Amino acid sequence: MRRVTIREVAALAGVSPSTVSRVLNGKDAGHMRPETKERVLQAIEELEYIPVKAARSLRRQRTQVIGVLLPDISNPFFSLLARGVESVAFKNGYSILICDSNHSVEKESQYLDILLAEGVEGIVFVPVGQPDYNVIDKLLRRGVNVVAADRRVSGLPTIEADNRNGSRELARWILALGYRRVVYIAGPKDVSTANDRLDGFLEAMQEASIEPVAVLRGNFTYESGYELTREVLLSQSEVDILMCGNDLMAIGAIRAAVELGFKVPEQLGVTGFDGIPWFEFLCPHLTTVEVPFLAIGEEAMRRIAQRKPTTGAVLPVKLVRGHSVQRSK
Amino acid sequence: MRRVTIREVAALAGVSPSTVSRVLNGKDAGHMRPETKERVLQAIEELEYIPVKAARSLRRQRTQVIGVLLPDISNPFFSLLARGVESVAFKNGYSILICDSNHSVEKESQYLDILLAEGVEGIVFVPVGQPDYNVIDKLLRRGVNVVAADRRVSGLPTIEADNRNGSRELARWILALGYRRVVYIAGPKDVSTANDRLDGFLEAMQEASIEPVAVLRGNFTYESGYELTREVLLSQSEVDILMCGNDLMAIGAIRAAVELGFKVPEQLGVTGFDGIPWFEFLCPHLTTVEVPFLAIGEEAMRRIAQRKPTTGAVLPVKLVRGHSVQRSK
DNA sequence: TTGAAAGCGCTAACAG
DNA sequence: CTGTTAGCGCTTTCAA
Repeated sequence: MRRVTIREVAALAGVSPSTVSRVLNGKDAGHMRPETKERVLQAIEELEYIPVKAARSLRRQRTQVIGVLLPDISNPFFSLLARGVESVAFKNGYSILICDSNHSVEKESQYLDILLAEGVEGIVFVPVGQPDYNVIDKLLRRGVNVVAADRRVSGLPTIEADNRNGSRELARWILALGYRRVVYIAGPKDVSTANDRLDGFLEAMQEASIEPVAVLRGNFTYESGYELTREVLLSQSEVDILMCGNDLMAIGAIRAAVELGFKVPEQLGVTGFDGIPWFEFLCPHLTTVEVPFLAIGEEAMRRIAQRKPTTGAVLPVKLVRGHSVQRSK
Repeated sequence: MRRVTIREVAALAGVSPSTVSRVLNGKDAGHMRPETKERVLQAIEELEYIPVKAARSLRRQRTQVIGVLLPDISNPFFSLLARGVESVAFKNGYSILICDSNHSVEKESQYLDILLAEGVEGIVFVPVGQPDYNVIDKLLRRGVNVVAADRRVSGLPTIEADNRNGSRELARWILALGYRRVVYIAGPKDVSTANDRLDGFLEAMQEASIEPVAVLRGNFTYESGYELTREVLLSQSEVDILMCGNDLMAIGAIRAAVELGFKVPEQLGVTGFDGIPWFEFLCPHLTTVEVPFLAIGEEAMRRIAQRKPTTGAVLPVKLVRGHSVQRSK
């Protein structure tokens, strides 16, 4: 399996390699005889010539590869984000390497090193929690354009959803419906997303001068939603509604509540956050806030494609008034 | 941001680039003075030297990159498969490019071309349906090691689950429970997985000399499970159980059945196929057959890592006797 | 046990 | 408008 090189194309077309290169890179604007170009194109076609990326990268000193580092590729939230990155990346001539840190900070650092070794020009980075700043620093020093996505990382531009406002809006609506005895189940302390959502919630409560019945910390998993809900429902006598930091915990909460004999939403309202499409048909009409995953990925990639230092962005979210709360409360 | 080259490392260590290269590639076995090696290692450390992949690829004529082409990265089924590929790939020094054909055959062909241009050494390919054989041929001619995963592609080695036997086992069990009036909702005709599962089902029925009430074709989506179930329950008066070609259709089926007032499993049993982990807590105790996604991905990648023509494999599945059928029927 | 030299395939500066 | 030339950074003979 010999591969075809630019020299052979040049030979067949009766031109020099540079001419072929110019055709390949669209550097023939105006000043190339159409027939020359035509001959080159035909030779390329005939030989089924495909340029070797490695040679091009080496010469151009550009890999046109970017990395995507996620906590869990099997979570639709992140894989949709990845799809957003991918679509913009390919449009701009980049390839992407997707890495899955599997919720482990060590693996995360390891992958950041691997991405560095791969020579990526940029990284869309969704951290597990607080990342290893040494590695990040190394990347930055080497000129890798690292953009945090969904979760803030201090020192990095971050593309994130407007979690705080979304959560505030949601809480306001809940209070407007008449709910008063509210329990909030937040995500982990080291994830900005969790804190922002909690803050938004607390703001709305303060506005209304209402104290939450309890504020708990989970870790954004189904299991933690389930466990914490059991605890709270077994110990607190009066709860009207459980507001959860994400959809996954909300689904765990609903399961636990139902198992304990609560009717949702008649006796107990439940809200989530994220609006993962898959959940819509698995747990229909969940009251939640839609986070624009795809757009987060796209925007992060767009910034990297600019090839210059960039700033973060906060993307708007959308309140989804579902049936997991009592509409006519 | 100047990058460090092997020459600078050599200079600092007071050796030649070749020596550094030998250290880098472990070609110092036995015959290199330990102190020389030590000096090189120190120089590498001090300069934070990282070899440039492009140069290495160009010289070695190997990219060590493989592609993964999936119909839908946001589907946990496929993303878990991808994770399987990834883990084996990185262990063997490969990087992976993940592409999402988004259930479109055109996009699929396009991505296959892109992967060819990327110079991938192999591709783990989960086709949307019947792929474009022209492109596949082109890849094969160029020596790209293409392995189909989960879904058979004629002419390619395929790593797949034992769908037929799994489905037969499941159907046998259902019949053993006493179910008799069975409707089967299959996946699309051009996907081997769907056909194998259907065949297994039909075999079990024949063994028992029972005619299915109906056999329908869906397309593996939630929506098609939902729609077809409505149709069948509204037109057929007597149905005991709906056997679905995958979990997603089963969940759609359950939703439709419940909406029409059927009690599951008391009045109507439902079965799926796949055993996606996410579904376990979203729709607990679904009777299904667990497909080893991760293992499929791993095995496919392992074969590619062998770097020689390979054959397919059929991996065992596991029957999950859940509560979506009546255990004591 | 190590070094010198050639060259992988491409692009870009310069020349014509 | 097109060709010549040099070299990106690495690995690998071959020679010492």
